[in-house]
Amino acid sequence: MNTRCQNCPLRTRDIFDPMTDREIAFMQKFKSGELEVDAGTTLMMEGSNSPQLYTLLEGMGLRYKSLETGERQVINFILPGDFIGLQAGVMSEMKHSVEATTRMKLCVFDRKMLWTMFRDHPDRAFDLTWLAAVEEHFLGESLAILGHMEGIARIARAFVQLFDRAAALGMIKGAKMPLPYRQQDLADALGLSLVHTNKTLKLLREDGVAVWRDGSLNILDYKRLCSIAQLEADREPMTRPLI
Amino acid sequence: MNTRCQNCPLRTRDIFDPMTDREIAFMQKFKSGELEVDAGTTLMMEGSNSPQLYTLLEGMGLRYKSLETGERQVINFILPGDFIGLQAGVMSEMKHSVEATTRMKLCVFDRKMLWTMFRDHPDRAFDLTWLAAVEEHFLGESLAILGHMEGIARIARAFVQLFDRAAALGMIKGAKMPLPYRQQDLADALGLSLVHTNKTLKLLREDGVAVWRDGSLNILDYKRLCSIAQLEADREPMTRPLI
DNA sequence: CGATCGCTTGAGCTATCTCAACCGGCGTGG
DNA sequence: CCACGCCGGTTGAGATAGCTCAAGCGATCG
Repeated sequence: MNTRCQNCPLRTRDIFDPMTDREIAFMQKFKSGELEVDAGTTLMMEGSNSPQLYTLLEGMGLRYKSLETGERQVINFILPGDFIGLQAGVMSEMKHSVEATTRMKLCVFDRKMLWTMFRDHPDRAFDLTWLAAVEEHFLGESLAILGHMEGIARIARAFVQLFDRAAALGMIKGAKMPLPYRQQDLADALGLSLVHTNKTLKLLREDGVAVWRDGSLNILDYKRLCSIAQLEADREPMTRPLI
Repeated sequence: MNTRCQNCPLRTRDIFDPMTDREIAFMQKFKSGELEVDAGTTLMMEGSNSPQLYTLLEGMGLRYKSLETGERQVINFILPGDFIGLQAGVMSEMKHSVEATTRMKLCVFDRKMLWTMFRDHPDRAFDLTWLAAVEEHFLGESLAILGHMEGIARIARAFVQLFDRAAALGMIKGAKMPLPYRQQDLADALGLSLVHTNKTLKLLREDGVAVWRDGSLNILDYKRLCSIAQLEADREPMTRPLI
């Protein structure tokens, strides 16, 4: 089960290890404050250069790129524990935007802390690189999904992924998890049209596999969902690690 | 134009800066040798844990993931200067495979050098994280391409991207660059079927936009190619940086 | 000389898209 | 308090980009 520090979930490499005192001390040292933003707030803007980095404590959001055509590609969904702004931290600017889907509580770090970290805490700096590599891995997975799976499998895969992540965060209550996005968000993430997404969701609903309504996802048949998603039901779950 | 050290292209953050003496010294300190492999060699295997990291000096290759269905998702194409194995370096295992498409000459680093680097060279460690973030950015771009563009635009975009990268490496001769891949590789990268890729290439060929044959890509009309790719012809090129 | 590999082309099929309309809930302003 | 407009979700219908199957071709190789 989830063992992260409720106060601020800075984590080491193994997501099932509890935080050590040293880590908590580290955390508090670099944390520069907390922030709450309303639903709909754009936290970071593509092309901007945010002086702040965040760890999400509560709420949900999404990362996306705006395309020349006015469409959006949702890169991924942001859940509690996720680190936001690494790109802005190491590159000159963000290459995607970050938006709060619900009200969010964030742990704020100053961008300068990155330098301090690299200078004085090489092990934590290493963790950060590791985090970037993991992110890269997940993007590669997404690429494979968009490139090679049909609509229903993409949606099933997204549900499994979100469910596993939520499970690792202890957010599941009776096979239900909060999923406060719009169908359009999911469509933009999976490269499907809104209409097709809607019709496919209906299929899953009527087949008694998964019901997503009113901001809440209810998995009725995890095993079948996995099979639609072309996944073993007893694989190691695809959770996203926390730093 | 390209100013990278011909001997081994370890680079700093701005890809147009020449290498400093200090960087060259650094390079030589960590380099543990050179390696040549034949075309077709699998350099790294998904799930394996390579003790070595590489920088590609000569030749070309590709990164790919194998899917449950037996298909392949090509993550990207590897050109000279690219760093190979960061994932294996910081994670416990590679999440994709790396294959040599042509004969390759590689600069070899020992995995342990990563630790040394993080401990003693925080600035270089920072560069590495930056590199990972850039990689993440490019994957995000690819995601958007697969998610939202139709076949011909995807192919055009891939050509522009490869052409820009080749240009930065000084590999262009009279609008021609080496592109020693199979149509199947491109199809696997773009999430298209081989047949459709083939027919689309024919279109571009007959329209006098770009001709790809015998391992060599000839851009006849860069401007039109960009427009098909939904790109401004005078945008900042999408080159991939070197470390 | 047969086998294999990469490329090419035709034909029919379908997953997915676009367009268009409608519905219920909610917030706002008259 | 009602009416209107907007937003997110839902559904139908027709159009099409891209898929699969299948066959053929030239080059290379043992």
